[in-house]
Formats: sequence, structure tokens, C-alpha cells
Amino acid sequence: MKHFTPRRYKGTSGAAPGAAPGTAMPPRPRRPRLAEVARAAGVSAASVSRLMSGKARVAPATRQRIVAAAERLGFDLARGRQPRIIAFLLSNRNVLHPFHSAVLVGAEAYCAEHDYALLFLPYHYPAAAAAKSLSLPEILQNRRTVSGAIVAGTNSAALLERLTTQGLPWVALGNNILGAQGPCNGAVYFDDIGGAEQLTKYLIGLGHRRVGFAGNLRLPWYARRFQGYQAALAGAGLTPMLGEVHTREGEEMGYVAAKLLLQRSAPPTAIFAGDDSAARGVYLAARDCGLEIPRQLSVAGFNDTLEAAALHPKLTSVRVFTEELGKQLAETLLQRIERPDSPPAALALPTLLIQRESCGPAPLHRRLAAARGA
Amino acid sequence: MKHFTPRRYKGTSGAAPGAAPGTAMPPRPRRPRLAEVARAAGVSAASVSRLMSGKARVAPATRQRIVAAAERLGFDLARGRQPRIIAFLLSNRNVLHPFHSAVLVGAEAYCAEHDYALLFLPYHYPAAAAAKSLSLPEILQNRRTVSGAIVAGTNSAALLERLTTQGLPWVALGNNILGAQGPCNGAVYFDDIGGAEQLTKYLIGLGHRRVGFAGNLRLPWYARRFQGYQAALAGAGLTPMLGEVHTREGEEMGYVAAKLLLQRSAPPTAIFAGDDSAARGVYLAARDCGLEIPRQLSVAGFNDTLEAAALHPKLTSVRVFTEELGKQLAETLLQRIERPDSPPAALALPTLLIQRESCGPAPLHRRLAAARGA
DNA sequence: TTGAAAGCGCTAACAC
DNA sequence: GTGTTAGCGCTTTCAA
Repeated sequence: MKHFTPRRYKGTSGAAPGAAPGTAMPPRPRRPRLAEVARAAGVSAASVSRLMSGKARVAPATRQRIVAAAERLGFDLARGRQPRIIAFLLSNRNVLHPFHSAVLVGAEAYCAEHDYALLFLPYHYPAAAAAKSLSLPEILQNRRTVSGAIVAGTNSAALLERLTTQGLPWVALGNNILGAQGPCNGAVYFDDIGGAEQLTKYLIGLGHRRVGFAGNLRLPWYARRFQGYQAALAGAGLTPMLGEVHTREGEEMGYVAAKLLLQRSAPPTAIFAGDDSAARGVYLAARDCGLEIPRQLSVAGFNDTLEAAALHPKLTSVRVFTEELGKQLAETLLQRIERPDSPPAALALPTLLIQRESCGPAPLHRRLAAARGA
Repeated sequence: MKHFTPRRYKGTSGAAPGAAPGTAMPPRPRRPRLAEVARAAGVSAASVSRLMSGKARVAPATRQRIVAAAERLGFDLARGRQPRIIAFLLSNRNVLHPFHSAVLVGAEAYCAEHDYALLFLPYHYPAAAAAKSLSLPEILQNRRTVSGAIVAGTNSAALLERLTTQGLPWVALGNNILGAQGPCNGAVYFDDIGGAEQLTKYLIGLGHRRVGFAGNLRLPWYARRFQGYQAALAGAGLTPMLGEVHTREGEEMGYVAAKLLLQRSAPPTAIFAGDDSAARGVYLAARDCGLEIPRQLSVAGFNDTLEAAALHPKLTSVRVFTEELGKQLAETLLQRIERPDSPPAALALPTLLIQRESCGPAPLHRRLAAARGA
């Protein structure tokens, strides 16, 4: 530890040595010493030390006198205490999407309630890098400043291994971890597989038999949703319809995938877009094909970000409780920091299907319903 | 400063005293001492101390030996160095909008390049509070952990005053400061007044004579845009049309304001929404009134967030270079931290009109043009 | 630039 | 719970 001993201002004069004699230097206030506080408060240095470290009880009266003296002298009783800071590691993302914004806000709120501050730390590394070859951001290289990390964005199991060998407590957002078999200890999940399954069942329930999926399966979040989608279809004896896409993600991906699906000889009557941005692309493709949503094509998204309600017609989507997710991540991490020996567990948050106006009965159903009505 | 003196592990045995005799305690590794590094490197403790503090030159050969020894023993040569952290204060906001997300990302990028980490610090306080009555987040109460603050969100001049008396260097995002007369020193602005003026001139150029404004003037960002709007109208001899709104902001505000404007006996042919969210509300109101955009009503927004391009028809808006804004904020702050005596200056970033599909010629113009064509 | 040694600020051990 | 006192870990001084 550094001891910011201001020897240049030795003694009590307050004037810097070397000042021209006779010059009335404004007495630059020295950094106050613990011993001075003790003297001013009429207690021993040990008591002040004890109060500061919190390692032993101090009588209320004593405490009060010390606090008052410290205040008077401008002595920081918290100095030397390790800062309570955790890092929000956002891996391999170039922008902070509303999704992760909300996770960040939730995490910060929980941290603030527990007197921790949150460091926003974007970080890029190759997905295939081995644990040992990863060089963490400098501020994580020791536990001096940062007590732990929430690991969000897209990550590899290798990074988590690296953090473990570094001795830094962490919790990961489990859904976007590449190359992990099964649920990962120390991760918090949201149930996107279940949500996707529920959404797909809802579409099937509307009478759709040909339901397309717009997503790039090389990205873990799309892959997981595809999994739920597939499960629901299998349960109804239907086959998946996937647009083969090489665009990575977002609106463009959704547009291309939807176009490919709609060009088929037997096009889908509903499209499940891997996320709300992709759904925006699907909307564009539908417009291009002259298809009215939801009369001729049903569209659904995922994540229920602001975009979902901004689209016209409003998008049916699956809500992820992002702020809650952030809070859970923070809570789990703080527990691990404060009780390192407590058993790590994997936690999964539910998702919620939000029905809006972008999904309707399948065209055939509609015709049948109309016929029945007539 | 705390001296984490592990007296319980005194000596070199590594075994905790009090362990049952004969029990082979795994020698818990003690925190290594500076003196040990010195011994291992074959130099004096003073040299190691000098290397760590950087206050005196160390010969390259010596440095190398010390670094190697420290590495071997797991001694952190950076310990005791003040962490390079700045705070991103987001005041009086409940959510992290894409706008501020981008500012945050830009600021972080600049900080990372200069070896600073960025703390995400939402903060709520009453707009009318006096400087002295404000209690800052605890982590800002001394300069031990945080070296400075970027002040974003909605702020009062009192907060800036408070930070100054606290001795914490700061830079503010100037556009949303309440109760400041004229540009404020130590603030970075983006030219929303100019952008609003340019946008309004563009609408006038399209032939619109009745241009409405949807915004709540009690909010500083809307008020500034109204100012530019008013200037452009005045230049063309036109009068402002403002929907009187008590809803605070966003889509709802835009909807209500637009409805009120469109109910007038001489309704506007174009509406300038104070921001893109408000424009969304205007779109809804237009739909309700059976008006087609842009044929019967032109709509423009501000900020050019993702929403602008997501709306249909795509929204004409004024782009704010948010990431650049973040970088400028960070750059200005780091300069003030490293050269506290350098003159503070107010800086303004330009904005850019992005023409999309939501604005067209005024209905009268169109009729004239059609007549000419016929 | 370096080491020896003095010194500083703080903490821990122990007595009451 | 508090003061006394020893002493730790680091920094600075000083001389070379």
C-alpha cells in the first residue's frame, strides 16, 4: 500500500519548504493524520483505527466524537477501505442494445441497494481463444479494485475458466455462452427455449401448419429459440422451415430469411423471427411481397424490446424480464462475493408471451371460419 | 491506509497457528511482501518502492529483475496505485435510452483507450435542490476511487456547483441542464437548436405554411428544439403552432400533442415531433385521423435513434452524433483531470438532417404541381 | 541510479 | 470497549 506521506509538508506550519523567506504562503492544508483525529477526539489512535476497519466494536459516544473530529479536520474515515465495485463485462458487442441496457440498469439498481458501484466494461476477445491465452482488461487483473464480474454479451466457456483461475468471482448470463454443454454453474438463464416453445404452440393453435423460423443458428440465442420452436413443431407432427441465412443478425437477417421462406412453393403462413429486430426485417419482406400482417402472414418476435410495440401492427413477442435478470445476476454475484463457499447454482427466469396484433388465424382457418359464419 | 498485515500467518511456515499439531495444513499462500520481491530480485526494498511509485527512474536492468521477481512471487506491482476510474453520472432517468446508451459507449471507448474504466452511476435528485443540500452518491464523496465525472441525463446547475465544491473534475452534457443562462463552462453541447432550425426550414421549403410542434416545453431538450423551430418560422414570417401538453414526454406526449394540433380548424400540414419517440405518437394520431404520411401529413423527429428507421414510413429526423458526443465528453474530462488548470471551454457538436420518407410537399403544393403537370 | 537506515502512518496484541 | 505499546510494511532521506 502506498502511504501518501506528504513529507514536503512536514511539521505543522503548512508552508512548503523552499518558499521565499518572508513570503506568506497560503497554508496549504496537509492531508490529516489518523493520530490528529485521535488527539482532537480525545481518544487513542487505536480506537480510530478500529472504527475505520470495523473489526471491533466502538462505543457510540466514542464513535460520535471520532466522526465529529474527522469531519472537522477533513479526515476520510473510509480511506483504505476497499472500494465496493463490480464489473459488468459486456463481451463481443459493438453496441449496447436496449436488451443489455435493461440488464445493466437492473444490475446497477441491485448493486446500488447494496452499496456497490457498477463498472461498465465492454470487452472483445476471439470466441475460440483458450482460457490461458485470454488477456483480461487490466482492471480485472487483480481484485484490488473490482470485487467480481457480471458476464454478459456473448461468451465462451474459456472466459469463465479464465476468470476462475484469476480468482475473480463471477456470474454469467447463461443464454449466450458458446461451447458449454448443458446449464453452466454460476450462470443465470432466462427461459428462451420454453418461451420459444410456447410462442410456437400459440401459432400452431391459431391453425398455422407451416411456421417458418428466421434466425441464424450459428448464434447461440437464435439456436436456443430454434430448439424450443422445433420441440413445439415436433409435438404437433410438423416440420421446421428454416431460411438459410448467412447474414449475421438483426433486421437484415430477418429480411433475407423471410424472403427466402416466402419464395418457397409452399410458403409459411407464420414466421417466428429470432428477435424483434429480425421481425422488423420480416415486416419489410412481407410488405415487399404484398402480404398484409396478420391477415396473410402472422409474424412474431422475441425479447419484447421497445421495437415490438413500435412496429405497426404491434408485434407479438416473448417478453424477457431483462431488468429482473440484471438484478438476479447482481444478487447471485454479491452472494458469491460475500459467501465464496456457498454452492453455485444455475437459475432460470421465466419468459412471458405477449400477444399483440401481428398474429392471426391461419388463412385456411379464416376461410373455414368465414364459411361457417356464412 | 489499511495494512492487511496477516499476522496470523507470521513467519514463513505458512501454517496457521492453532492448527492441531501434526496436521499438515496446506500452506495457505501469504500475501507477498515488497521486501521479499526485493530480496528475490537482489535489490533493495527502496528500488522496488521507487519502481512502483514511478517517482524516480529505475535502470532498465533493475526494473526487469524486479518485474520478473514480482511475477514469480505473485506480487502486484500496481498495488496502491490509484485506480483510473471515471463516473458516468446519469441523472434523473429511470431507463437507459438508446440515446444515452450510445453516449455511454462512446465515452467508454475513449476512456478505455486512455486506460480509464467507466463507472455507470444513475443518480436521482430534485431539480430544485440547492447545491449544498445535494448528497452525492457515496463513491463520489472523495476522490480516492473516482477521478472525475461525466454528467449526463437531466441536471441542474446546482449539481455542477456541488461537484465543483467537492473538488471533483466534471464535464456535463450541456443540452439538458436546467436553470443555466447561456452556454455553461465545462459543458459539451450538440447543436439541437441549429438542427431544429434546419429541419424546420426544410419543412418550410417543402411548401408547408402551418408547421406544428409536438413537445413539452418544460423539458429542456424540447424547449431548445422549439427555439430553433421558432427561429426558422420567424425567418419565414410564419407563426408557431404548439399543442398544449401536460404529458411529460415520449410517444404518449406526441400522440396527445398531435391530436390537439390536428383538431384545430386550420390544422398543420407538417408536425415536428420533439424526438423520435414523440414522432411515434404522432404517427398513431395521424392513423387515427385517417391521414396518410407523408401525402396528407409530413412528420419529422429528432435524435435519429433506431426508432426512426424502424417506423413506417421511415422517419425524417435530425441525427445527433451520440457516440462522438460521448468521446468528446470523455476527452474533455480527461484533459481537465490531467491538466486541472487548462481553460474550460464550451464545445458544440454539429447535427445532421437525415431525409427519409415521412416528409413530402405540402398538400397545396402538390395540387399546384399536379395542376401544372396536367 | 542505488542501498542502508531512519521514519511514518497505521494495525495488532495484550492488559484492564 | 479502550489505551499502551510493539512492530509491520512502505517511503523517504542521505550519502555514494
